[in-house]
Amino acid sequence: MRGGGRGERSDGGPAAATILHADLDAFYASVEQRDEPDLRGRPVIVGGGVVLAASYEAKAAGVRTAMNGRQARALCPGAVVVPPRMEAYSAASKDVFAIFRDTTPLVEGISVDEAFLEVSGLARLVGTPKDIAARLRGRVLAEVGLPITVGVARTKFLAKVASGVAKPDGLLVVDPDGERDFLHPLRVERLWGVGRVTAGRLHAMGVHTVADVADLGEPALVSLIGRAAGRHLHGLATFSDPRAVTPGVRRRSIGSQRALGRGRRSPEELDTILAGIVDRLGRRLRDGDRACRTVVLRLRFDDFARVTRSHTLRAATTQTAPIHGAARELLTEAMPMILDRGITLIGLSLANLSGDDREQLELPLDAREEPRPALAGAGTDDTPRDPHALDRTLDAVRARFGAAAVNRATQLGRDPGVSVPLLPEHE
DNA sequence: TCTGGGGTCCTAGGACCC
DNA sequence: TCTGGGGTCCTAGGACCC
Repeated sequence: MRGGGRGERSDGGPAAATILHADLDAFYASVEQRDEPDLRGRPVIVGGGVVLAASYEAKAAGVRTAMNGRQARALCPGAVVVPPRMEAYSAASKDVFAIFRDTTPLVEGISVDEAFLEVSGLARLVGTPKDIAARLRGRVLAEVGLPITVGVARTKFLAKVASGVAKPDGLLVVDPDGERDFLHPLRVERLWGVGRVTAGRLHAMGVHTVADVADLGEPALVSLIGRAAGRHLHGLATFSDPRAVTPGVRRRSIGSQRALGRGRRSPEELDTILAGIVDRLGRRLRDGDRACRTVVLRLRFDDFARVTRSHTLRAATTQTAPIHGAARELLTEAMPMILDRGITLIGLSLANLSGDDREQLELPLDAREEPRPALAGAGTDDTPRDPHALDRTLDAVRARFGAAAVNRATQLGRDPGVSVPLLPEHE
């Protein structure tokens, strides 16, 4: 374990850091090394045509995620290339998240291999945040067999940066007193939300470190990269990150796509591929007990330019047929463009999912996953109100009538019992 | 570096309503 | 009729993240 780092204070400090960012190291590749002892200590690449994950041994040779497979093998000829085993990864993810939730109920998953844990309430009971983080790392290694890095800090952003700095297989605590010394010398690329384009713009202004961002000031940042991003970035650089750890965030969209390579595709072929994608998405939609209203067709052309075309249905649906209908119509409209420019990717997203409002995200997991009746009893004079019924009711209303109806309904009166029983049966 | 698959959030303009 | 302000919704595109 690498404790240490400039931000740390061994005595835990007076105002203890409270948020953990836990991040599994080279997740897919680590699962492969765990399950196949011959792979341990050797460079491992998961994925064939493109690198989905690389072990740290492969990363040392310059292999990166999303790199094309041929190039990766050229950089690291000794690497073992294995096909992905998604079921194994999602099982491992489940095991790790169970340990997260056993540590604290306040777990916010970011992806299969990453989560925030709010542990401020635990300090007096179980020890310092550093103790909690160390125990978490120990449990994940002992019980699931995977290395995990944990960053600990007062805010989400600082915790995330801390884990990034501590990787791999590390633990780094940023004490509140040490935030400036820790953060300000780092390069702007470390800031969440700074990618290639934004980094380029910042560099052009002579902004290279986080300290430079803080010095530049919010108005200049806003004019450079836009209002939201500018404010956000300036906030991060000046240690203000009020975002709370929010358990149980629901997906706002689901999507599926297929890369097609360079060959020409006939309209009939595209139609078949699209039908397959629609079918898969429809299944996922129903498995997740969600309904969608907006269908988004994504296309990528021979020159890698991308466009999207979308259509919003009159009512939310869980059925494949209306989704397929909308998708085909979008594809037909785009066909001249496709024939003209050549297509290399086709994808579909389903957005405007029912029940994606943030307010209801704090529901406990079991309440969210309960099958929703079409009309949730929201309580009347003689039946007690189920605390979660309102959310389910609003889901049903939203699915049937759209978000606007919910807005109107909640404006009309806070008592859902008045309007809800008048709704027709959900189709 | 010639490029996979799954997501999130923001911006901006137009339509439409009051 | 020649003209305001505010709000929501839809569409398209872009940047970013893992």
